[in-house]
Amino acid sequence: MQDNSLYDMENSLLEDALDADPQADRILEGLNESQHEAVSSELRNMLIIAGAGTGKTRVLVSRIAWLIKHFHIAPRNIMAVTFTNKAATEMRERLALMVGNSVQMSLWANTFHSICLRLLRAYASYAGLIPGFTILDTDSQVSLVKRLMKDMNIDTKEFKPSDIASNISKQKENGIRALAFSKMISAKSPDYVKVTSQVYNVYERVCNQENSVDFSELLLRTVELLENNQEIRELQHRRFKEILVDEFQDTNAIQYRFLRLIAGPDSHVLVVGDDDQSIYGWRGADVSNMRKFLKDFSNVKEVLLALNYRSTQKILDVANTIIGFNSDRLMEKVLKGNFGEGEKVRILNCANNKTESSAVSERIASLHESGVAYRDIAILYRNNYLSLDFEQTLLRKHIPFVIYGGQKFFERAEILDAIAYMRILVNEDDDTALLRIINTPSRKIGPKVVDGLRTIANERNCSLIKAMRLLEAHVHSDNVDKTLASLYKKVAVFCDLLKVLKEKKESLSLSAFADEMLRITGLYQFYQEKDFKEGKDNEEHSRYANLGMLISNIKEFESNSTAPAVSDESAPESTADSDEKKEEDPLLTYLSNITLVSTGELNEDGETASGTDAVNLMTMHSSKGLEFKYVFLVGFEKDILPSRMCAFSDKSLAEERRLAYVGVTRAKTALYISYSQNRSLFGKVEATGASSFLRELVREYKGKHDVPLTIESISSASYY
DNA sequence: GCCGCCTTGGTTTTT
DNA sequence: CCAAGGCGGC
Repeated sequence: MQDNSLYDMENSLLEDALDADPQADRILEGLNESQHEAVSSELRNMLIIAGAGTGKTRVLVSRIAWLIKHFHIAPRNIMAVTFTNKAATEMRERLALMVGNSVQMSLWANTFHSICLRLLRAYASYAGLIPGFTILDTDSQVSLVKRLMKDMNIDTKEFKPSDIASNISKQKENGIRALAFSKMISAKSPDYVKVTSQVYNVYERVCNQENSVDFSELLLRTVELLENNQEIRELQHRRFKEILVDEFQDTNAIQYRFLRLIAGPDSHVLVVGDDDQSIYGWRGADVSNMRKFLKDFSNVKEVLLALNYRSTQKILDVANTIIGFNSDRLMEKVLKGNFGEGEKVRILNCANNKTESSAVSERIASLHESGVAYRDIAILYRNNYLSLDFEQTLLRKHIPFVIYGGQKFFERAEILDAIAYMRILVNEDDDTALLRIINTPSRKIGPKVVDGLRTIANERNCSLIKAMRLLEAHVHSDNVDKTLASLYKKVAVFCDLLKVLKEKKESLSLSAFADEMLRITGLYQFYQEKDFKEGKDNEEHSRYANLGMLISNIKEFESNSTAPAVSDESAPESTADSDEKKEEDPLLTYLSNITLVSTGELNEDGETASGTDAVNLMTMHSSKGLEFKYVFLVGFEKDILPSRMCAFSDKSLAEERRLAYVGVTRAKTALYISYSQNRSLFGKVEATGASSFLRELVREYKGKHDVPLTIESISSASYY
């Protein structure tokens, strides 16, 4: 603060000259001292360490508003990066409230992945991609890996394709290409590493051939594009002057590398994060990026937000104690509350999982009787399967509830089938999509026919669609080969179908085309019959109904994108500097959108469900960023909370503890922590008991005054 | 090529 | 206990 008075002076002169927006100062109203310091700081690199519930998003949004209103930074010179779409949407919404709707047109507030996608679409050919490349979702990635492994005669039982696929992704997330990875392999490497390397080599080549990129490829490609192309890199440096990153503790190696590359010598980067809430280490998130940031970026100002606006002090005391057992924290934060002492945290020691779910439901019922809305209550657990007992008990007591998580709409088989048809229309080389639906619904194109086709494609080094075309041409020539003719006869139905689909795509609107597509491919009928056979035809989420919801979703997308300025159109400096893509194919835009913006559950209108008054059930992972007045942390048990799987290393134990901390800090008014002495799991009853985190917590308060918690025992006789 | 039985395995989740 | 995928029989 002191040593930057010069900057301050410069800035205030600038401000005077430009007639500072009188509204600018209102942005700072109601901020506490450290929030104020962060928001109104001079232009520079910043690391904001924001404890749970300390107004992180508010600071981020206010800072952006301050950049625009006070420093007169053009929205197009700002990039705000989030980890999830949910966070990106929230940020845009809150920003719109503060600085108006028009800003988000030119301001990039998006996930790492969609930002990289935009850059790759704008500079596709520079990145070695053909415009119109498709994105492989996880499902497609695994099926591609599986196909390659079978081709390579690798036992897919010994080495699970999903493991190999995620190993490949892990390498990409560390910026390691197939060639580099193979050089790291030695004879001593474990078999699965060797297999990963072998498959990675082929996988990389085939992805290029099929003109498709998986999720981690989006990042890696962009990083390579920026590294190898000075002109494009400097173009971005000129554009992105102020870069802000949310949930920085969740960034992985390749995302960090991207940040370093996208920030120019006179750009500023502001990152917000909480090392104590880093719970995604198992999928590559690297908390040490926070430390690296201080080292790699110049003159970083650190701001600590520790004043909590969410919970009572007793809840915060428990949270502070739990996280206090972690060593190696970036900074020891002690959360300080704003809302008084509150009730003691109640620990429920239950005889078994049935008494636990009964006790919790009972308390929810009495809370509701005393006037608490169901939507203000949450049940949080470590593992998804723990929700089962609570679902049953709540159902029996007629307490409404919603479960978050579970199968995602865009991961359902019927939706993926529909998407695969769309993908091959956008990208003919996408064999992975083609192989998914060439015989779905059944067209009597079995493995033998497919193999025949693949042989031709391999010989000619071309896609399967191309191979079919060659076959067709051959059949119409002289000297027709008999086996080829019979092969063509088998696939002709599909060839013709593709032709019809192509015509329809050109002549119809996107949603009309999609509806027509589902009809003529037979997917509607196929899934309607399947639903009927399995007696699911009247279910709310029957597969047939889901296909209908897909159409609603496309219609919604259509009506959003007919608005004048489509957000995706604005590639950086695209009009001046990029020769790619004039008008984007709406189908391609839609596909990119749903693969990257995979919405959770959709209701009949194709929008995410909310608004009903119901108790919230979810994992502690998915509760991050949320808050509830009443929180029940259930199954707080040995072998569940420090998960049995990762209790081996200190590192993962610390992460499990952070997960407990995240759970505790969701509660505003009251917190209950429950555990069972016995739990029936996968059919058999096991003796469990309190989590070690609970033991160390209770031990800490032994013999002390002002203990913020109480323990109640609930015997099996209490409920039945 | 399809249906059904049987084996097998079952943290966390986003893009 | 339950869901999904593989394989064998028709």
